Amino acid sequence: MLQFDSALVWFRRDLRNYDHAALYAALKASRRVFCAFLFDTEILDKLPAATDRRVEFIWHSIAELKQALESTGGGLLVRHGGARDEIPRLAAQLKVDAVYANHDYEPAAMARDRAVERALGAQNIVFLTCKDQVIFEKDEVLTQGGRPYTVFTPYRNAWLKKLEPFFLKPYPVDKYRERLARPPATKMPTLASLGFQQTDLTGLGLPAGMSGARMLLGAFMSRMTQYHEQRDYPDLEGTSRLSVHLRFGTVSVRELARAAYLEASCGAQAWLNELAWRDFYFMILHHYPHVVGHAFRREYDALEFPNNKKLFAAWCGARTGYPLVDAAMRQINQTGYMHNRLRMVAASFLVKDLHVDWRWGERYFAGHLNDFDLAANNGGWQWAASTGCDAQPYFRIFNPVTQSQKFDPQGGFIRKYVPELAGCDEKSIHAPWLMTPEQQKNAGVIIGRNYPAPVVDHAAARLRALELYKSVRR
DNA sequence: TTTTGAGTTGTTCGA
DNA sequence: GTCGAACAACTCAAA
Repeated sequence: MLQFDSALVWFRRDLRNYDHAALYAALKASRRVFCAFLFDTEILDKLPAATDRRVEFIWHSIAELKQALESTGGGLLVRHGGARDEIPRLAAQLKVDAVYANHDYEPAAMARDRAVERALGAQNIVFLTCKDQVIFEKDEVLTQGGRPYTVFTPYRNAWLKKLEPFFLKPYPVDKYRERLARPPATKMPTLASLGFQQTDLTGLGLPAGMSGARMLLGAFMSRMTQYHEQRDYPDLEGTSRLSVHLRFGTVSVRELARAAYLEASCGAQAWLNELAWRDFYFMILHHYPHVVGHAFRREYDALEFPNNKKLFAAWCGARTGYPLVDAAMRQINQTGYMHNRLRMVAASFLVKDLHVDWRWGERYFAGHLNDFDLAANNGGWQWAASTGCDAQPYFRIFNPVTQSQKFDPQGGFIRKYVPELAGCDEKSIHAPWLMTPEQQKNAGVIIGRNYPAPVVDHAAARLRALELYKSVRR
């Protein structure tokens, strides 16, 4: 039933033209539907560098989305400005009755949306939002007592129990595609006009847009059955690499969940589990927004981290002397990506070995990860720092050498990112400082000269971390 | 209300 | 080298 003469769909982190909740809702309710994307100055102006892979990823994805919408009779208005002014202005110019968007769960985005809603309301334009980027949101999966879960496993069990094909159905956008309106022809801003330079995303294994996601998903489908066995080895192509596409919505989470749901393999189930984690952290952020800046368990805000700036700089600069940690940090520094296992190793090392506040690490990852997502990043860091819901117990401290031997047994990943150590055999590459001077010479590396000696002693650092955490629990 | 079982991803120590 | 216990008690969720 038609409710509106015309509507505007505001794209944010949902850069696709299929299985799109807000687009479908708008098309279903309106005679004509315009589409718009905003390069938001509130976000872009805060970015420190002139090259930012995320902006570039978005730009390419937007270019593709625009073309896709145009090929079905519609179009995409692309603007550069502040959302609080620009969206109401655009809505007024187009004389729409409603603006549609998909839910965003981050506190800053929610504040922005409330402001936009007020401004639109003042012009008698309604602002309608939809669930799109998760399978179950906010209050859809609750305990029997009607409270949000704070422990993952019972949450996941309830999540899986509720999961039915109905919730995974794609929104059939095509059904109403003749209602897509062609907006007045305008040029899309160039990357340079936004103040950013082009790099080589594809060279980093980061193909943008719906087509990039399609390619990665297609390749992953044949590996999905092995996911549970291969996902922990950074030197293998075990994961989907779709995180950045989930971040910007160039793939639909329903489509991914459907792919896993329809397959009974252990790999598919393990992967589905990861999608449940994603929902879990969005839900946690919604119900417990204090996790932004504070420990989920507030008593852990009392932890007094020494925060040695030199050690933090060594971690950032991949000069800790622990090969797997340094390889991980070079991976994020060079590519904007870090393998999930390594995120845990690097996080544990920063907090439990270098005794640096988890928020420093969280901020660093936020600035460097292409797939950075507030909810998941915060959840992961709090888990590693033992301050979160379902936290790793405080005495569970990753040993960076053991992790290296377990998950990069041949040292292939280390060799790729720390070529100084390429000449080490697979035994000594995990702890190269243990080599005799002669072995070092044969391996072509002198510890302390070509590659740093360990900045801390793990055994001693571990004991100190135990003390640090003990003082809070007393 | 009380009880019970369980809790992402680990490490170390000593037998 | 392999194995089990200890790490420490607490909170959550469900029965």
